[in-house]
Amino acid sequence: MKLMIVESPAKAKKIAGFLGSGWRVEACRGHVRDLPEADLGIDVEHDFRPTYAVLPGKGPLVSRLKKALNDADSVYVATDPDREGEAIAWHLLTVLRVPKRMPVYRVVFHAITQDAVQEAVFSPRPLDLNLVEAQQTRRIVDRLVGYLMSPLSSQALREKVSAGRVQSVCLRLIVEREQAIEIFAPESSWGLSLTLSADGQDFSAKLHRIKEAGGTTKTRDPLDRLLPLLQTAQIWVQKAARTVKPRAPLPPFTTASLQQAASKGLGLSPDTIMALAQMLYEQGWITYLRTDGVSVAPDAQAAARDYVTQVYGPDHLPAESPIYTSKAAHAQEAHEAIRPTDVQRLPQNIPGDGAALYALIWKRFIASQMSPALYTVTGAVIQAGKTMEQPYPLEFRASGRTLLFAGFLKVYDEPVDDGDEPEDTTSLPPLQEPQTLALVAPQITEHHTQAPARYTEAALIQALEQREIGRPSTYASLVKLVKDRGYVELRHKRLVPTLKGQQLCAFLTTHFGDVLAFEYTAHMEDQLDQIANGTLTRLEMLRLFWTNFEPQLQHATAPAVKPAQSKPLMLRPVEE
DNA sequence: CAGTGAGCGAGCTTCCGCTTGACTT
Repeated sequence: MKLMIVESPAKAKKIAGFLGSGWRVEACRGHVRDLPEADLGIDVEHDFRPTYAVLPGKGPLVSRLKKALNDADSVYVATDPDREGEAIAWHLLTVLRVPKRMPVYRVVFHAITQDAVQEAVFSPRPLDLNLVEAQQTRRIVDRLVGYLMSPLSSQALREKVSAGRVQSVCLRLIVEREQAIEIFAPESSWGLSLTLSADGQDFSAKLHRIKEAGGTTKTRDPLDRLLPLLQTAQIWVQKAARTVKPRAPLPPFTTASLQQAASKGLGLSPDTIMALAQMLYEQGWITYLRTDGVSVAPDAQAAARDYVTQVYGPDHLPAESPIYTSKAAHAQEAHEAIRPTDVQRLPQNIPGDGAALYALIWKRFIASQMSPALYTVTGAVIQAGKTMEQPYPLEFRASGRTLLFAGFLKVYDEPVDDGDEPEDTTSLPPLQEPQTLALVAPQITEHHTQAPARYTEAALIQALEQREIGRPSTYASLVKLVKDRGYVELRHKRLVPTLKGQQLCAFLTTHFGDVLAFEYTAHMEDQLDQIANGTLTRLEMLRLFWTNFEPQLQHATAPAVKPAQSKPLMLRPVEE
């Protein structure tokens, strides 16, 4: 009997079906071994040596795997094809104490299909120990940062708080957005728009330029003086243009983009979205739900093309399937995008709470394989003057956009919420140079600059993903953590920092500026990549990290803080 | 002799990332 170990039980079940008799497929359910929770678990004095222990509650699972191993004559470790997956494989093999005589194969699948599984089994590779080193380094840095900064912060704030590479930067995003809102001073300006008429159809044109300057003014005076002039002026089309602009569909969902769309479209919280998606995944209806990848398996693309051809016709298909790739520099892309496993399973055939979420996933996937939408974009430059030979130094512009060909929009358009800008979908009458226009009415309009908006939970997740902070498996729990610990709270579905959160953030940015920098994770990932490809060692990176971090730790270890000082910015160590 | 300070040890927390149930409100 051959034993295969994968991470997820739902995957194990499916793969068991592909492999048939002679195989046993077991799931390890993520990590089985980690640093101990109770203490640091890292010997800083001795090359940062980590101590690992089987995770609490995972003992029975490990015993079960050991038993399965006893009955097996070879073992295939098929954990996910990324850094964490490689480490899980290494920990598994260490914990299970595989007998010397037994052949061990590391295999990876990028899709869960009969072919992909068969192929993987026939092309095993050895364990990538550099990748394991990179993961261990990541783990050790996170532990040192978290377990050393947290008590210091608690001391400074005289309250139990926590800090870490990811959660503290997440908090900083929210705190700094709030500060930007607080210091925001709205500026008002005045603009002028004209309602004009051509061939009996009204449209609107905006003042775009006055002489060499822009089209808006600080006060309304100068515009008021223009009005009588315009009432008697000639107004004509100086230039008219019409072009066709395509709009491509978005790639299928990742965890973060699913959060954003389901939050806007269905009003669900990150927790609920993940719970529903987990259910859909376990039922075998969607692909894996925790992913930063946007790629699509070729057979899924083919199935989508068949469906689109049948239902919408071949004109709704691009000549070739689009190839989506992640923009993130350090995307792991161990899993493909979130999509339906079978496009023929229509949303209306899904029962229960997950139906709406499935519909969203299904539509976005189908749309992602369809033709771009086409818009007719019209634009005109309009001038006014006493006569056409004597134009005023004013330039008006009008623009319009109408849908020419729906393409993917027949299936799906991005959900919007109240915070979003409304789309410009006005249409212009057909205009020709130098057609004269009738003035229906001029309007003076007042504009105010808008303060930045507070993050919604989904927008925060999107911001974290953009900065490559945190991972798809942690986004939802991260947002929950900063709420549960009382660093931020939800007000009208927007995240607002509490006083505690602001004080904590101020302390951390003062003393641990490096770790709190938004780019910190990206820098760390660069170095981890070097470890993974063998150009840097774990010890080298940890020493680099420590020579930088340890002095900050010393410096932040403030002597007793005077109780009278309440502002966090006052919590400074005494200068030497 | 009473009060203070240094030094030491015990107890309690804390991180990120991978994966799901088995528990209580």
